[in-house]
Order: sequence, then C-alpha cells, then structure tokens
Amino acid sequence: MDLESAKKPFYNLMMFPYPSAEGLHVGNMYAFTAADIYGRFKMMQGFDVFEPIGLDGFGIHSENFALKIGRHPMEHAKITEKNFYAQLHKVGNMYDWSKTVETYDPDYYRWTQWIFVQMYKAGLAYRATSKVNWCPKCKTVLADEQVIDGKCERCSTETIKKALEQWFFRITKYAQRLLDNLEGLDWSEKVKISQRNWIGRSEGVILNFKATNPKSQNESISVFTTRPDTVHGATFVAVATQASSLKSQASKEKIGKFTGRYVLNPATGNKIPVWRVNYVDESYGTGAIMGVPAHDTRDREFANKYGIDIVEMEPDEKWWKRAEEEGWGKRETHYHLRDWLISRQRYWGPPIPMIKCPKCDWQPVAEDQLPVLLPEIDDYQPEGEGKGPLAKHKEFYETKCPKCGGVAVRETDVSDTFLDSAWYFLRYPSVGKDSVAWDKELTKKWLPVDMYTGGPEHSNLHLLYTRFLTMALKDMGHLDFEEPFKRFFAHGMLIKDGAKMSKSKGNVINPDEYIEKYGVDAVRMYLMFLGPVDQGGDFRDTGMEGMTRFIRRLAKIPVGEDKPALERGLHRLVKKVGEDIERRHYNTAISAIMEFVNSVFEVGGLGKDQAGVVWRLMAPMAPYLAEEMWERLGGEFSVHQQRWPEYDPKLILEEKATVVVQVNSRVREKLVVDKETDAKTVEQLALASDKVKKYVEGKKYRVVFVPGKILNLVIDA
RNA sequence: GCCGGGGUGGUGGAAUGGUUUACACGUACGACUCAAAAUCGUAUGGACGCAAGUCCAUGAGGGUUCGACUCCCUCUCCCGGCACCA
Repeated sequence: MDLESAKKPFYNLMMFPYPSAEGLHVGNMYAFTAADIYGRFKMMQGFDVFEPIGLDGFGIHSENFALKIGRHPMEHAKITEKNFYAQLHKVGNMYDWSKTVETYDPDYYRWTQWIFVQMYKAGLAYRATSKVNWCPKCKTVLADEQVIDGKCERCSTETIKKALEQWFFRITKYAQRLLDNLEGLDWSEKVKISQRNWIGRSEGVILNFKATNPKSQNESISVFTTRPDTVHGATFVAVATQASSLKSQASKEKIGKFTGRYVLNPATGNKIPVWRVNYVDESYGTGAIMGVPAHDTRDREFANKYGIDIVEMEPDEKWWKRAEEEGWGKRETHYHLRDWLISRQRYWGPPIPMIKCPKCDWQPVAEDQLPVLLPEIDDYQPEGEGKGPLAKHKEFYETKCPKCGGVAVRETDVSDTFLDSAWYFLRYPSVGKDSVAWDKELTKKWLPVDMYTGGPEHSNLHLLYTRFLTMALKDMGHLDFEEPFKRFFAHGMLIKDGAKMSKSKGNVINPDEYIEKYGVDAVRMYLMFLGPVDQGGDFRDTGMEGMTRFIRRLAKIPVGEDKPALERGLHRLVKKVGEDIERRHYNTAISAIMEFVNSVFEVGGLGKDQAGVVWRLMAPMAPYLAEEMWERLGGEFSVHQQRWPEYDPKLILEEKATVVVQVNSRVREKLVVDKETDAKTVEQLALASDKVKKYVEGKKYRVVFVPGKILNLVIDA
C-alpha cells in the first residue's frame, strides 16, 4: 500500500518484540495474531491499513543474553534479526515489510539521539546524582526491573544502592497532564488505573514542626502529610536514615534511633522527640513524617517497639484549615512518579550524544554529526566502577567541544532501552526518509495510532514514556498531537496445560513446530478459540487437534445450489462475526462459524454465493485457507481485497419464537408461537398443556408476560 | 496492606435480568474395517428413578425481583500489579 496516497488510513500497531535467541515465542504469535485479525477486518471494511513490525533489539535484555552465550551483541543482533523475520513471515500477518524498524540500526538510533538532543535543548534532560541498583558480583548497574526482592535477577546477590551522576528526563513536569489526559483515552479502565497509581498524585500539607528553642529555627523540621487532620495525635517526628546506613527494602522490621532532639507539635504545642527511622523514604516528600501511632499502623508498631507515647484521638477536619490559617502548614501536591533515569553504564545501546568540555560544560552533539556510532569493540562486558565499556576507549570519547572547539570528552553511557521504544511508532511510516526523524505530511496523515495492541505489563513504563515523549515533542513543535495511541488493547497471557510457560519447566511452545505440523491457519484459529484475547488462554495439544479437524471439515463442504434454509442463519452469522471481531471476542466468532458449519452439513452443503460469504468472514482469521477456498469458487483475487459481507437486518428476525412457560418461575413447558402472540393467547395455549395444567388447576395466579420470551404463572402463597 | 481481574460440567469456555452449561476438548458406546488410524453417528452437570419425571447445582451466605451466573451487601479462595506512598 502506498502510504502517501492512502484515502482512509488506519494505523494498526502491535508492540514490537525484543528478539530473544530462542526465537519467536508463541505468546508473541498469540498477541500478533489478535492484532492482525483486527487489521485485516478493518481492511475489508475499506480502510487503508498500515501494519508494521520491527525489532526492539537494543538494550539490556539482548545484551545480557549475548553475554551469557559469549557472543558479541552486534553479531547476535544480526542472527536474531534473521531468525525473527523468518519466523514473523510465517505467522500469516499482513505486515508491511518495506517499513521495518530495528532499534540498533544506526539509521534508527540516529534519531533516538536526535530526540535526546531535543529534550536537552528544551530543558527536559538534566544531570543529577542518583542512587542506582548495583550488583557487587556482576559489577553492573541493574534496572529496577532486574532487582527482585532486593536481589540481582541473574545471580541472586543482594544489590546495593550506589550514587552516580546520571542523565534524567523530566517526566515529573508532565505528571498532571499525563494524569488529566487519561480521561479522554479509549483504553481499558484497568490500564488507566494502573497509570494513575503509578503517577501517584497525593494532596497534602507541608507542616512545620518548630524547634523547642525559638532561636535555633534551623532545627525545625518540615513534614509532608496527607492527613493533617491527625496532627494532634503526632507524638514523634521521623526522619529518613542516612543513605550510608543499611536500608534494605526487603526488611519489614521498623528500626530507629533517637536523635536527642525535640520539636513542638504545632497543633498541641507538645514537645515531641525526633527519631531517625528506616521506614521513611528520603526522596519522597520532605524526607520526614509526623508519627501518629493512634492512626497509622506503621507508626503504632514503631511507637510500641520504642516506648513512644501514644495519644488516642479522632481525626479532625479543622486542622486542615488551621494549618493554613495559622501559617504553620502549606498545601502541596506530590507525585510518586520519579524522573526518568536515562543513563545506562552499558555497551548495547545508543551512546548519549553529549560532550563535556572543561570550559563550556555539557554540550549536545551537533545534529548534523549524528549518529554518534556505537563502535564495535571486543571488551563490551560491563565492569562496573560506575562507567560503561565505552569509557575504556579513547578513540571513542576523545573529541572536540562543539562550542569552543577545545579538547573535550564524549559521554560514554548509553541510553535506556525504553527510550528506543518510546518513539518507534513515529518512525514506521517515515522509514526511508533519511533527512528527518519523521516526515511531516506522513505523520499528519497516519498518526496518532488508531489501534495499539500489546501486553498489559507495559502499562506503566512503556506507555507512560511514550505519552510523555509525545507531549514533550508536541510542546517543542515537532508534532501536532499529544497522545500517541487513541486506543490501546491489552491482550492476556497464554499458558500451557494450566501452567505458565517457562524454559525451566520446558513447556515453552515453539510456534514453528505447530505451524509446520498443523498449518498456520489452524494455529491462528486455535489460539483465538481459547478464550477472549484480553483474558489469555490455555494451550492444549488436544484442542489443537480439534481445530485441525474443523478446518479439514470446512474444506470438505459440498458447494452447489444456494440453500434457502441456511439464509437466515448466514445473515445472523455475518452480524455475529462482525460484532465479535470488533470487540475482539474471536473465540465466539469462531464458535458461531462452527455452529453454522454444523448446520451446513445437516442440509448437505452450501450455495456458491453463501460459501463466498463464509470465506470472507473467515479471511481475517484463516487468511490462507480463505484465499484458497475463495479461489476454488472462482472469486477474483484476492479474498482479502473483498468487502466485508453485509447482512439484512430484516432477514435476521425470526417470525416464530419459543415462549418458555413457567409456573412459579420453574420451567414447565415450551411453546413455539408467532413472535407477536399476546399474553392471553399464550396463556390459553399453556393451559391446554398437561404439564402446565397440573400445577395451576383450580388455583389463583397472576401472569407475568414478556412477548416472545416468557410466560410466568405466579401462584402467590 | 492497597488496587485490579476472576471462581459456571472431567477440561477450555458460552450466556450481562428470562430455557444455565453454546462451541470445542476429553470420555463412553456404536457404524465403517481382517485390524488399527482417520471419518461418521449417539450419549455425556449431579442425585433418585425401568420410565415419565422430580429435585439440586454458576466459590459460600444473605438481599432486591414474578425471575439472578448477571444487580446490591457480607465472606472466602485463586491470579495479576503496586507497596514502608507519609
């Protein structure tokens, strides 16, 4: 399809996979099939559907794997790319293979770096010292997701926090907008709630606890609280422990030490002690809290342990007001969202395009000098000491200052993988345009994305980063929309025989084997038949056999004269399948087709036109079979270019209806009558039946009647 | 702890106020076959019963309603996410 001339653009995007060496996971195929069916359906409805695919092959996941098997990440990327694309060609999706994106391709990361420069120029990228997760054994920085219960994901060593100077993106500046915009998005409530929690807005008050000695005001302590209405119960103030002292987030035990100081409770004027405790996070709020044992369970636990006073009280709204009026409190809104840490002391990522000059400080690399190529080096293993492998390569980092031309050094850290994937959807339509990150006209035409399909596990990080970046780029004038995905559909998880698939259990399905054995259409159909895609499904080999049987049966349908007896059923099927695909309930669309096919065999076959309708209904789900059957009917190529069939609403209506006759809400009889038959007539018919008569004879009853559905004779006790 | 999602036959699931268990898997029996596979047919929630039939059943308990898998309340278990969130 020609993207420039398309009339009714529909951008059908699925989250691109990161290519593991094991190859395409059946879970990928599950998600991609679900997305592809929707895209093919939209195409048959007359949309120009753009459905691209690519690889998220830069970053720590791929790098770790390469390290593990001792292969150079660059070489590894080439191998996995070949395998992945070969596999992706086999899953029956209508990808636009002329527009692929690989995040490790210099033609791509050139623009990832360009975005970094734009962020820097806009004041949204800054440097700060931050504590990162550090594994002493692997000597490397770990991402938060790689730390599980305080331990390194790879070697189970207890991780520590290490202070390093890093690059950050100022996502917190957009916290409120990220929150507000959620309202207007056609996303599942689940994902929206997850984002709201992640952003974690809380409204509270900064309260000032004055020092006991009025002269030493610098010994006052400010705390942040969302519950100033409990301030009169505060019997201590707790401040965070020093970073140096042990603070493992795994430990549930409350530990503290009295500082020897006292402050005054602003509400009561009481003198209360100041403690250092391990359960206060120094990076949130003011790094100090008021301890209210009567109201907060953690504070109570702590007070009990150290014998601190507990003043029982009830929350009192008046303190909100008095705090402000009397000047010892100030309303503030806080967010739990943290700025996005971009730096990675690793090899396999885009070098951050910044240069440090002794005279001019940090300068961005000139845009016409991008990309800063990632050099092919042999010592790519992370070694620690807070620096990435590139820091060992003079030929890489020695450069000149873009501003003064003096001797300067490049940044040797690379950027986070999440940055690679935070803008790829902008690139797809513009692949091949070498002079811009994205073409203005194409972007106007194709974006934002109409339908985005992917895993719910990306609700917080990936989806928040893309939204943030899109907003920032809009504010800089590079885009004219601020929400990247109009609709987001989260698929569920595919399991095998009731258990999560994992390498250690050895129950991971390789889609290639199944495609080889059963054919891609049968695998697609089976995956979609398991249940609603948003709920996930349980893959069982016996079920796979069943679907194969169905497909064989389909191919055997005798086609001849139209069967009038099937006409109504066919129109109903068109309605049902269309509606089910629209809401991504492919499982019930398939059952409906199965039911129809069962009825086809009852009447001994299908008319040619009728068959044509069925094959078109099946085209999105079973693209090859539908094509073949369509061709056999003599239909013009291709079935996928045909219009989605229409149904006649009048033909769907039955003139007969089954009315269920109940006595005291228990089913006693079923009557087939004209749809419009009135209550009296149905009642007469019902009473003529012995099954009803024996329950109501000689008794008084009242009648509940729903035309065409229910006649309930209620004998009141 | 908080926030989501869920609990329906032997299994995956269907049904969003009106015949619970669609569709499929599995199982049993039968047909075809020398035999097996494949295919086709029949049956298949539970209890009692020769049968007609009756009663019970959508995690547990209660409520609303002529009628509840569906709506409301309480509880419970499973799955997922977040978490010393001040």
